[in-house]
Amino acid sequence: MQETEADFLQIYDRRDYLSPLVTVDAAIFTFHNGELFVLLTKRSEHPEKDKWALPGGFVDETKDTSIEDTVQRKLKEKTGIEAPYVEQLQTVGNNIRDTRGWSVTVIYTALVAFQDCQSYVENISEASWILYSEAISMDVAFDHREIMQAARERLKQKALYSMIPAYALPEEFTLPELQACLEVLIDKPIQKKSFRRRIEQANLVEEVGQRPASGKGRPSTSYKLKANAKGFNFIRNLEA
Amino acid sequence: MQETEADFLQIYDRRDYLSPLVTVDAAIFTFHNGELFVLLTKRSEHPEKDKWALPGGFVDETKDTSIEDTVQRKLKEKTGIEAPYVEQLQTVGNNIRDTRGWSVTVIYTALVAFQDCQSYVENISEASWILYSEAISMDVAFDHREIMQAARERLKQKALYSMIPAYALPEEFTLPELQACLEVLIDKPIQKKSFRRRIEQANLVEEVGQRPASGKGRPSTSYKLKANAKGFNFIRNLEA
DNA sequence: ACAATAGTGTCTGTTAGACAGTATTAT
DNA sequence: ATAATACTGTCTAACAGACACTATTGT
Repeated sequence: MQETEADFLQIYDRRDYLSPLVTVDAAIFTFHNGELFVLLTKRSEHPEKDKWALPGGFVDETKDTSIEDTVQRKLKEKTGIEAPYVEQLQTVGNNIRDTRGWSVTVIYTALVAFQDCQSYVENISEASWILYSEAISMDVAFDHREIMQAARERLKQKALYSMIPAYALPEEFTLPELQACLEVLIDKPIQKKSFRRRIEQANLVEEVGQRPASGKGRPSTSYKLKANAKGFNFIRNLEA
Repeated sequence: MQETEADFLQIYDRRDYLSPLVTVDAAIFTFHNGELFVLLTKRSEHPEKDKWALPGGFVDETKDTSIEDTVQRKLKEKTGIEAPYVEQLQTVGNNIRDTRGWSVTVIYTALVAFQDCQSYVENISEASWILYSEAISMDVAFDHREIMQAARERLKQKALYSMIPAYALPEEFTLPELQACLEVLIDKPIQKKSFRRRIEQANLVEEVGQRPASGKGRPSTSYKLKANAKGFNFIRNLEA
């Protein structure tokens, strides 16, 4: 007699098989004072205790129905907000990255506005914004340095042809702010005119009023992203 | 007294923790007779027994030191060759895609030359090239239809700005062949001239001799990819 | 000569880079 | 008025799309 799938599942028990450890990590970036920051947490448990690490953790089968749930849960824990831009970056799996054995980590990249989570991050002890340039020369846990670098590189590439820099800013932003953020992400100055032309021609932003002349010089106009900006890709890249 | 990492690892046993099932799947494509094919295998075991599925399987901790090892091992098993283009696509993890419970699959996309593995694939019973257009309307296992579609879409996008279509052809190919392959991947005819200009200006191919006038019309020149073609990205995309 | 396929010349349109110019604010 | 910052005009270069043209093969 033929075994049915129901029969099979009756007997099957995942506990009978050894599966790699599965974790989810997030490289969360923001832009503040003309610089790029990455969110790191201090590990309170072994392994790699007391080292800085990307926020992340195990899938909690009682709380999460998918790895997106896991990453959103971790993001909320560490930043207090829901990130407007979260993208799966890469998955790393091998038997050397974690001393506990075969380990698989699903890595996400996220961008958040500094202002949206500054107070939350300041008031929890486990996480801090670290200057990216400093973070990559620190002795971080596991393979997290390589992961930060891969995430950084992906953001740079996407910044060349999409509006993702806007997600590292508050919902309302000015074009000079957006340009500064873009320039930091791609690590290269760009022409004001080129920048504004692209955005204007593609119809990606919507005016929301003047900025109240907060400093020196002519005040700038505030914009927010239009709905079509999400997922929009320019057909031509900026120069790398 | 402080617990050291060595102490911790002494006590730690992965078997004490329940981790999701981890599998690796590959969406392997090729171009043949002007059409796009995907490699599918017939499942011989529960769950989803007897359905077509993407080739893949569990990480074998005795054979594999990384997930790249796992995917290369699977690729070799099913195609008999090492694929010239293998890229991690995406990781899907949730508690509904597999009836056995929480399951994570790391998905790769690969391109291979039909001629390089035709005889191998014909002679194993577990795998066959299926027309992509038919594959997506078949009742395939798990979430493999969505995965095939995601892989297809990624290839399309990359074909707009890279030389990946060449990896679905033998090492030596003609420009008309490459153009036909590109057109199938992006699902749109393109101008001969635009196509050839891009490749020539970027200096991506190298002549390897005339093709022996195998049919009607003027014979075409054979080329192979230069080393710099690997990873090369055009700064401007073809029209989507 | 003709059909078929390979490959080129050249025009146009779009868009990024460069850079000089104008506009609006605070002091 | 001046400094500082925001924003625009306009030229050029690069490159994809369009399409007509020439080249080389088999019959």
